[in-house]
Amino acid sequence: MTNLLQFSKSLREWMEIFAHHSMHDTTRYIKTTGFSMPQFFMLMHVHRHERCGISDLSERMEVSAAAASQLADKLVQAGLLERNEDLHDRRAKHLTLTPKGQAFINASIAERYRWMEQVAENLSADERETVNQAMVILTKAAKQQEESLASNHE
Amino acid sequence: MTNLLQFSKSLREWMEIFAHHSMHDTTRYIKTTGFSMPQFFMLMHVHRHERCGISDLSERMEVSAAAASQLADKLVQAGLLERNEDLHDRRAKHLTLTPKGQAFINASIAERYRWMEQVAENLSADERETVNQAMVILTKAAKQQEESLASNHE
DNA sequence: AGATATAGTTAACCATACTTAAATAGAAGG
DNA sequence: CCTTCTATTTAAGTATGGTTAACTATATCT
Repeated sequence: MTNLLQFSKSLREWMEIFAHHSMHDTTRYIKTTGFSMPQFFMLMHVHRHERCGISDLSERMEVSAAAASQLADKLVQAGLLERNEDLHDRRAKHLTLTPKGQAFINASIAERYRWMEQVAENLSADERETVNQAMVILTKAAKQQEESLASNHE
Repeated sequence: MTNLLQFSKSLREWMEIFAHHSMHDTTRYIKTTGFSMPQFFMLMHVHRHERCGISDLSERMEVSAAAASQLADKLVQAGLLERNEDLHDRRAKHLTLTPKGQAFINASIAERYRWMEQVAENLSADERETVNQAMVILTKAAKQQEESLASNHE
């Protein structure tokens, strides 16, 4: 039986390691590409929420609409984003990733996984099985929580 | 038996969720405190490697020594870092967190855990047990890999 | 001791990403 | 239709963090 204190400790220890690697590897990779963190964040938002407008991004990134517009413009000029008028509301624009933008995002995600997959490679079959189960459990739990949060916000 | 493809898929799905939350919650929290990302990164580096000098930070953050010095100076002035002469080499300084700096770091880490612990709260005892085992396995594997990387760099 | 290398700081300068305020243009309501 | 609201853009100004280059002070090597 795992007690709660021990569980919390394992959780924190792992999170500390993982969060650090995730952050560090990502910022490092982004720097090599010549893009900035805000640019990367915006691309990730578009990646996660296909079909979003300037105001969506401004809200999610918690910056002014002006800032979002300017940032988006740079990414459009760099060929990573495409900006199109909304068909139903011609004031609104919606942003989508270009193939180049998609490739950039894929590469950054792969970069983030690289370390983790190396860690996973050295596991035994049994360990892998346990880790696999845990990932499925956590993914399910995280999604459930997201839903319950979403319904609370109604 | 978990096949490799399925394992990789679970891993990626979980990482995508976790990395996003970790990044997003952290940047969000930092913004509310009024500090910047580079400032936070520097504090985290000092937190992780007690007793580091300007050149260490400059190397790890991959910026010039001048940039590291300037950034450190702001954090000293803000009361988060302390800068002392090294006893053995009076050219070198070493930076340590002040109590205020330590509190700031603790709060940011707690913020990062908050979401995860909420996810964990809703697990059954069995699920918690599995996740606990997986965390221990992964932490051990990650530390082993760090060591083997370090020895390769000799 | 004297030359050279190393640790850090300072200054001048530049790019980026923010902000607010004003402008444009389309949507929606009376 | 005319007002008002909404979505976005543009412009002007500011702060931050980065750069290189020059400088100080200390350590190291011969």
